[in-house]
Amino acid sequence: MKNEVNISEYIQVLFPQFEPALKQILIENGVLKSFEAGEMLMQTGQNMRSTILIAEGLVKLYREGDEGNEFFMYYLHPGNACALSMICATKQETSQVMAKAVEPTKGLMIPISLMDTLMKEYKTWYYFVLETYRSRFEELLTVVDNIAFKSMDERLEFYLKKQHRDLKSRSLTITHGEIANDLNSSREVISRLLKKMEQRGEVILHRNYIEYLK
Amino acid sequence: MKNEVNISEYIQVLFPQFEPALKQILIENGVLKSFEAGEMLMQTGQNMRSTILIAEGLVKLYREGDEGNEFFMYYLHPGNACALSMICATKQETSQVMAKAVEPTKGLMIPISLMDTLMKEYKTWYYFVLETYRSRFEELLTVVDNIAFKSMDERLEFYLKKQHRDLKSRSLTITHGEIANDLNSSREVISRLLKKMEQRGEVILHRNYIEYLK
DNA sequence: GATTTACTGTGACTTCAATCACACAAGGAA
DNA sequence: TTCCTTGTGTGATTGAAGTCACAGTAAATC
Repeated sequence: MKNEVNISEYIQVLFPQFEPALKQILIENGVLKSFEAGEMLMQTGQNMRSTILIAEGLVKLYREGDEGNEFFMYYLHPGNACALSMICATKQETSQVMAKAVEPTKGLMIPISLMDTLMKEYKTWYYFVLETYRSRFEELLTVVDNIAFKSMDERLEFYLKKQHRDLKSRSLTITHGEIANDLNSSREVISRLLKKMEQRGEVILHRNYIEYLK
Repeated sequence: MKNEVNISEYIQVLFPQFEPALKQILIENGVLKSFEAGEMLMQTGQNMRSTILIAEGLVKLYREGDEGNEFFMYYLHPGNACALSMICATKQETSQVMAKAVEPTKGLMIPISLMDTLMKEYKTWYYFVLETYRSRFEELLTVVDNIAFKSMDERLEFYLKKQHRDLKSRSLTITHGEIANDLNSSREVISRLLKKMEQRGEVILHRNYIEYLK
């Protein structure tokens, strides 16, 4: 029963606002699944049968382009749910988005068959779902904002700030090439812009990592 | 009581799937509000006190940039709800989005105080809300896709196709300048790209309107 | 009909970002 | 050590899109 104990602990810590009965249902029906760093939680075209609540780790969400290029959208932290897994689960449709664990991650898988009951019976659950949608929608609006209105250097600054905030570290372990990928740009462009930021004293560049100073 | 009769009719036609009791609540508590073409249903920074269901007309949703520039996201048709009005209403937060009537429009305003009950009591309502979020989220993902991965000529083609689909007409009453605004581009660029499309036989250009041939 | 306004067409130029082509440097593997 | 992979720095070139400048033209108003 080690598994159940774990689930119970996660739920106590991550969702203290849930009603006891709701917690109990999640504990009884949820399955804890581990993902290694780099492993996919969700792939383009995949059919979802569970909603995923992130219990531990960090998950990166990408939009995938036609030619296989990736575009970084946002991170999911412990306590977050994957809005798309809820949506796709509910409609049993496939998603055009990729979710990749960037750290060893544990996900609490909730069967979609429960969604109806949970929604109707537990107010805190329905608030949680709405809040999940709302925050992801806002985040996506920010993404639109950036690519629609901002130039590459502004987008890069925003990206680094976000990394710093979400990874909670000044030293960002990332290569120029990876940044270029996330922003759907090219390595040289990013290198040059980073050099300018370094000259302005905003970062210090190293091999394989960047010190963020702002 | 003319107003109530109207509301009742709209609800019968647009939301046949709703339970009778749910329809009744909406009829009793909803208020029908008219908007002229060009009028705002929702403005950046505005606090929402109602969810809006579109009963008649057509509404255009924009993201607003820092310097007041607009970026077109999607249309709302009769039977659609404004996902953001639901989200903002629920959280009583302000939105960074503009909704503008492009035709004379009627909106059924549902007080947010009802949301809790409706969500808990009526399954068809909660399905409707989820579906609203889902479809808007998908639409926003398409927007991201376009600006992240596509070039201007592809975006223009996509835009015209969307106009054609949503306005259900081959003859699009729009100027090059307005298109440029919606795509956050410039008039000259759009004119030139349209000219090329005309040379390829995909459109015929006129003053103030475009015949879409595909 | 004359004037004015709004829309369209196009050449010339600028700018930002992407791409090409290398040189070089750090660090692990042989 | 030497080799080799991977990451970084930088100049040169290209291309797409934005800007400037101005000409023409349809339609609306006087």
